[in-house]
Amino acid sequence: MRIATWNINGIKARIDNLTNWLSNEKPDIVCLQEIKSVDEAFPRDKIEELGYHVETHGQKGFNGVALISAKSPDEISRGLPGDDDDIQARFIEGVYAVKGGVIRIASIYLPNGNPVDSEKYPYKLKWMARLAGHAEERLALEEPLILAGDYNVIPRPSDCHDPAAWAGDALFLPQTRAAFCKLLNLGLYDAVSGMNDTSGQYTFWDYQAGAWQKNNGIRIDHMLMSAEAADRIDSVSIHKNTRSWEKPSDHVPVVCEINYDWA
DNA sequence: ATGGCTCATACGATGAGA
Repeated sequence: MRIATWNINGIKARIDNLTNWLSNEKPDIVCLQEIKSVDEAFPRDKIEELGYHVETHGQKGFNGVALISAKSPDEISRGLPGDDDDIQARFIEGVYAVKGGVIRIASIYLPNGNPVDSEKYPYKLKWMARLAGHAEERLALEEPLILAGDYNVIPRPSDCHDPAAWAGDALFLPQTRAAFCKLLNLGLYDAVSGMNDTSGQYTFWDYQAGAWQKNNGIRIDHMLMSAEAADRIDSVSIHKNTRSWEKPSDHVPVVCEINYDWA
């Protein structure tokens, strides 16, 4: 089974890129972030034409996540538990029947958190604590679990081109990295860096200032997995070439080959 | 370079992103 995550940066602006990529790569399940669309306006027809099932959790203007799958999920839940007042659409979770059981997959768009002296940074840290609480609950199920998405966290200095430039940024502050470590310490496996030498490997390049041409990138799109899922990984790769396409997203897909088959 | 570009909203700036 091929499972992917991609911050698409606007589904309406990126639908042709996405359908081309789906046709070429034929992933089984794709976690999308930043669809920037309400559910009703999501161009689901063009994805369904390729034989996929679509589940969205959108909002007006920004944020928004989705799950695309070759087969329908058994269950879908929208929104990260833990704060009924949080209306930002940043989390959707699906359960899919596979041979021998189920696989549970969440598409995650973790808050950016900048500027750090605003209310946005405490919101980020609180969201990360809520995610840890939810992950702990799900890990207790002892299922294959994949939490994939745009974490807006640079885990280590080698995950960015210019660490000094990120020193005071919400993506790289010690507290942010500590909160990410806390997630891992629950027993989640960091599949991208675990399966690859990720030093200098990035998943995001800014549109500005020739960042792509200079390879001035950061690695902030991650796949965290329970042991049940991690035990079956064959490979994980970063689809860097999509960043050179016409009208690219500023993020590229991360793809995992995992030894599960549809039920 | 003091965020240099892009998206969505809505039809001209502005907020948001990282």
